[in-house]
Amino acid sequence: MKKIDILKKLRSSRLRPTKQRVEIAKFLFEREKTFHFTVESLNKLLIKKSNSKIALATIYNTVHAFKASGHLSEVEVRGNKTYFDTNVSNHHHFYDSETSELIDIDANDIVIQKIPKAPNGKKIKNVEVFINLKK
Amino acid sequence: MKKIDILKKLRSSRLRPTKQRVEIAKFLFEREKTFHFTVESLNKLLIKKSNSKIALATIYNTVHAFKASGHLSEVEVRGNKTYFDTNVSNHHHFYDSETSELIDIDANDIVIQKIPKAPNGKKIKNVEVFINLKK
DNA sequence: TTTTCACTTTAGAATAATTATAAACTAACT
DNA sequence: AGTTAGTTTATAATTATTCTAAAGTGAAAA
Ligand SMILES: [Mn+2]
Ligand SMILES: [Mn+2]
Ligand SMILES: [Zn+2]
Ligand SMILES: [Zn+2]
Repeated sequence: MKKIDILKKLRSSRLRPTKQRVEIAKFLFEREKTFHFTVESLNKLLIKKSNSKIALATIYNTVHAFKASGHLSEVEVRGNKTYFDTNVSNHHHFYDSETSELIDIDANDIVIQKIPKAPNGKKIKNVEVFINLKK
Repeated sequence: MKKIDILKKLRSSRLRPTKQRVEIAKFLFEREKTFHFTVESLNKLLIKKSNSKIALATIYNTVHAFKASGHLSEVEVRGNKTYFDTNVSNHHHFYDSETSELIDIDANDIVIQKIPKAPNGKKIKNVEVFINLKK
């Protein structure tokens, strides 16, 4: 994904392409593979990469704005921090609690044969599978 | 589960049956159905039930001690609070994010037909399925 | 282009959940 | 009963996140 696409992505979501948003978006989206991160880890990586310092509140704001626009998804894993995911398609995860590492599983690589029906008055929104790992 | 069993349960885990632990254990384990809770919700329910006040730190201590002893499990759901579960067997959950409500799904009620193999050097510890609900 | 202004960034304060501390208490062993 | 390691408690500290309000800026209007 090139810079022009980053700008399109921001504009299409009515997010002004500010210096900070462009920098964060380039860091998050100009890569081949899925990227899983916490706000804190993203902050550290951004500091390491570009010696400019973006306020932590801005990183929170931006990540939430990207999530609201559908450019990021949130993944719930055991622990105290919130994880985000550049893969916004329907998919599943391996989770290694020792390293706090998430690994994508393509939706097609898990087939569920039997599933209970939703409780009365409720519908199934989606099904998330976590495969917890050990050594 | 009667009081004598509560005392056995505590003693078998080398947890001294203090007044606070017995009160919390009775509240959690003397019931037929699974109980899902957060420390905060448990605290409120305990205050309502018995007008005695157990310090919040004690509730944290006790819940963690029960978890360490295998009497409670922890369930990770989207959100900022940690949920605990009196059902410590292998099972799955419905999750209603609007009401923050968890509902048990028996392990046998979900059958997975196809599953990817674990990444190199790692093994599968367990598989958790979350069925997210909507209205 | 300048002007304008809603949107954005930022430092710092505030909040919320959880954990740590250390003094007082107590279950259980001798 | 006396001892002591384990426990409770009030309170402080920590951590993650959100709020606030002032200063800055992108982009539309003039
Ligand atoms: Mn979490
Ligand atoms: Mn959580
Ligand atoms: Zn992912
Ligand atoms: Zn459960």
